[in-house]
Amino acid sequence: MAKSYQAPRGTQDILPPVSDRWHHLESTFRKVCERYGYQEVRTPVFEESGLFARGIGDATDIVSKEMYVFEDRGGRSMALRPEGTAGIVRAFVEHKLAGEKSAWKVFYFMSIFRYERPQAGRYRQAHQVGVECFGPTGPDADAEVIALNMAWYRELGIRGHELRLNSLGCPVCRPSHRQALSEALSEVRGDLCPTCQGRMETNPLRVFDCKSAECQALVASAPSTVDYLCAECQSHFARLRDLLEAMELPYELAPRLVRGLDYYTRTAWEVKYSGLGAQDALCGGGRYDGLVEELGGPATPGIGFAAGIERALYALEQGGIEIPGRSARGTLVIGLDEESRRRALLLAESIRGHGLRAETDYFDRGLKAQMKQADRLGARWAVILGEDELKTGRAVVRDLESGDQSEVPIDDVPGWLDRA
RNA sequence: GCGAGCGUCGCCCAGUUGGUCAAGGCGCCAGAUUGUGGAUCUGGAGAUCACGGGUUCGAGUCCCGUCGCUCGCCCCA
Repeated sequence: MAKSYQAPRGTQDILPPVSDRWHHLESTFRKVCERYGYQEVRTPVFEESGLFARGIGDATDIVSKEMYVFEDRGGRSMALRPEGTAGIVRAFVEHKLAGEKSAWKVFYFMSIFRYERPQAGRYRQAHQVGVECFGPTGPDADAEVIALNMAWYRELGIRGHELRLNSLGCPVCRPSHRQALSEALSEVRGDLCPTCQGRMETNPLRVFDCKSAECQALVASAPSTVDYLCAECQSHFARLRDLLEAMELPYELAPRLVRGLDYYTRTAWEVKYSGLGAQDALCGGGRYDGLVEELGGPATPGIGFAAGIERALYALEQGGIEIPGRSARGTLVIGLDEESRRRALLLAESIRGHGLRAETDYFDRGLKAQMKQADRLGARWAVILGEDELKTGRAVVRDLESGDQSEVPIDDVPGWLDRA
């Protein structure tokens, strides 16, 4: 026996019929996006690794320990994308798509890669859908993107998820918050977990989403971002909340929600789903007003989110939500001997010519076995061709749902099926 | 990177204190009178019990190692 291979750790093969479920999620997402005027964008699976280091932030876990980095044959440092936004911003800048009073609204469906130990809801190659909206500064865009995000889940039928919302401030108000936070934390520094002590140097905000009970307790009374918002950030946030309420999109204020990417400004949100286990985030999003400039483009605000496909699927399963199944359709054309098999193949081809699904047997099976196969294929019709049929020129067409049979002139079968 | 559990036919899995040990279900194939599916019945194919060592008269069952999977920590989709 030759050596056999397995899919790499943390990757998965998506086989039928599960692939139908994936297709359903994707097509639903496309439909929702188009409703909001978003168009599809596709960017490379790998980019210069510097793009991610610069865009996402050197100090983030994603960049510091989870990237699939490799050197290409030209000695350039490349990385499999660990998330979608950086590459799309790069494309936006590269193709000079910025313009005054214009918005570039795109959606995507992509694989992302992170070198981590896989567990429930977490993979090394994961899949996300998401949108990005470049241009608008105002909270209307925030509200629209969040609404789109929630519309997808609604359309899928997912229930029991929770939208959590925060505002992280902007370069005007952040420094004062950061300083206040650092001061508050340094008083209790010794009681923080080792990781958080390190975070105090790199990004004190991240202490907020530490899961250690001690850090949580210490941070509970620490100054939150919303308390330090400048006047503009305040009114932006207030307006957004007003819009969400007016759209009847319930949310929970999450003053300690900070997200793991450095580029977010002002609005940040995530959607949690309690049934998911340790990885309870269905998606994450936020505004990134400084990112385009950071990546060499003209100062352009942006906002977007990314949602995990695997996690949405899991939520669907947990909720016992059935996706629309395939109803019985299509035809198996059965031939019984050499000559009728030949005719069966030609007839199937002619049925396909009418835009209908048709198949034939490949294994020289008998009538009974072929009927059984028709059933397994989920076919609606079986068309039988044997010696008698070839002689009379009339095929037996059997409706597998009702069991009714009729004789139809062989050449009329495609049209007959088309009308049926 | 760390911790825990698991690894028996394509799939789900039984295998008691080590001695008919390779069982059952699903699926697959073939029959149940002559050219007909989905139900039932009968039969059949299919497993060197993840891999490599060790203990023992004897190991799927005990020990060690390797690989893999799963769950958790960190963090996130």
